[in-house]
Amino acid sequence: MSGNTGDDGRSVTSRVLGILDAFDIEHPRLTLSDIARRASLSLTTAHRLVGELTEWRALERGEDGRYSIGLRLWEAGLLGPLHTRLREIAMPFLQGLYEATRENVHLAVRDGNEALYVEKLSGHRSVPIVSRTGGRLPLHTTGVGKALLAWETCDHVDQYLAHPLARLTRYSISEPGRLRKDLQRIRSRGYATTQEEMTLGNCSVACPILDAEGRPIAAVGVVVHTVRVEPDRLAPPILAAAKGIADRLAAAGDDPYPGYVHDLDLTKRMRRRS
Amino acid sequence: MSGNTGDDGRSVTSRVLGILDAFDIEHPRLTLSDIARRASLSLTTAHRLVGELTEWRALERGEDGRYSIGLRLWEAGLLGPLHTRLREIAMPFLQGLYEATRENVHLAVRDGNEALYVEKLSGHRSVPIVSRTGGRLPLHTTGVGKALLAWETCDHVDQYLAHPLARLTRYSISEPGRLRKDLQRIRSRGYATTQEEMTLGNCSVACPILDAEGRPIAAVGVVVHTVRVEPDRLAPPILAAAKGIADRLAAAGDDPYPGYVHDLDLTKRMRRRS
DNA sequence: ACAGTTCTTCCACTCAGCGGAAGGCCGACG
DNA sequence: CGTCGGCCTTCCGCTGAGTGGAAGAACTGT
Repeated sequence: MSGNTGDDGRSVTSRVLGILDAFDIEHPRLTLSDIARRASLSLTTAHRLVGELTEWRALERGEDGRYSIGLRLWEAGLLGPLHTRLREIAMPFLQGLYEATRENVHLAVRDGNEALYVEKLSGHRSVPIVSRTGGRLPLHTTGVGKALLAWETCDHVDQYLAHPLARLTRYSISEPGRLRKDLQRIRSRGYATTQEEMTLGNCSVACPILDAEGRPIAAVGVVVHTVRVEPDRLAPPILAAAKGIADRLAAAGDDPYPGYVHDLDLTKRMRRRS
Repeated sequence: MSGNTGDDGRSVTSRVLGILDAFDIEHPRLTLSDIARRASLSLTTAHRLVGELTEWRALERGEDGRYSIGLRLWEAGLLGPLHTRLREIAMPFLQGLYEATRENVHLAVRDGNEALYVEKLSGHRSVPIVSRTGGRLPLHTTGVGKALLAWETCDHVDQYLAHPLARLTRYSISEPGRLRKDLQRIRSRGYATTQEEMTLGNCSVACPILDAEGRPIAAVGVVVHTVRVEPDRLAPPILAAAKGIADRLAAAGDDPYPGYVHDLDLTKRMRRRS
């Protein structure tokens, strides 16, 4: 850009993205000074960039002067394939799973070494749970995570096992050898289970959504309270949902928004008016 | 910025946001040239900015070379209050409504002169519908829209009626007088209905979620096929859900993420490991 | 009254960002 | 099998948009 002093090779774009990076689930609302500090920007620069972002509504300013992620950014994010394609196709199946179980239903993808939760459905009767839509959890302590890992290539598994495995409860599998054995069993059985490996008192059953080449695209899972768990009863509907989603995904090809047919007509109708 | 020629006062930030603006639901996947054209950027500039955005994963590049909205942007958008606060609190109530009706369940807020859909639940048995999470529809042709408008201040209503009212079906209310009367009836009855005003064959029932001052924060609604409609039977559970959400919102105060209690502990536990 | 925040505005310096040009790659058409 | 018209990518010299310091306003708690 320009500037008179201490300019490390950062571009304006990287600064803008750094501002977005300043927000996370533990810091969803920040003051201007917070943002400047967390993004390593001078207050002046933060002030100007945040001002522009706020005008576009990428950020919004609350009554207390603090900033949070804005409406437009939320809206833009929902145009991504994770939402318009994967979630759109999966949703009816997830609802079906919810109706059948009334428990927490999850849809997740693998991103790096974490399970990224694309959708989470839960009602009043479901067990309270740490996952959230847009959240991340370890692969080896969650049902969906283990389902994603088990069908991954050996290289990926090796790479994952090379890092230390977080032990979140006393039941978490933190030894590479035991995890490898568990993944083996999961693959042969067709679905993954966890028993209080993420949270004491909670268990889960999950299975992968595979593409035509057998690679795991995503995983569907259900989390229940330990006393209610019956994997044999839970697995069949989850397997069916995963199969259903996989088939619909394959059928949709690379259509970016499979559920959008006559909406095109609608937008035309709406446009004609204005 | 800088640059040697034709530089209208656009900032780098505005260009970056212009790139995001180039994507919409009808154009979720764009080539670099598409982006440059739609955002009025030179190909060179688009190339550089898109490159930076892709590196951060605000955008992602498909196998065919086209760009779409990336994972990180989706993730960032979900940190906004619409998702972490409103949706988080509303979700169990929406699920309850879905269980009770098995129809399309909507949660929407007003943004400008449109209803912005924050959440949409639908199963296999639900009527196919044009709404989508993150989508926008007119206020006067949708149940949630009318519910939002009916409790709005007179000024807002006047302002809305000043613009022409899109007539999307032959049953859409496009005369300001008739709409005003309808809103009056909605307010006195406590909930809104539509009868094929958005889509032929579909009807809806919706009611507002009001804050302590009686202002409409959001609206919950259900869309059903005309032959199945029984507003008197649908209204009570919807009213109850709206009331429940309103109470929980009021109880949460301005806690940015009311459903997040012991997750803080979890992230600490996860961090300790790495 | 004071020390500590916060946010905002002003300003002169300068390098990051700009777009044109040129070249490579692909598929379509004649 | 050239040629055209799309794409995308890299290179390069010019320059004004972006920079951070300084100064001060506003607000808070002590």
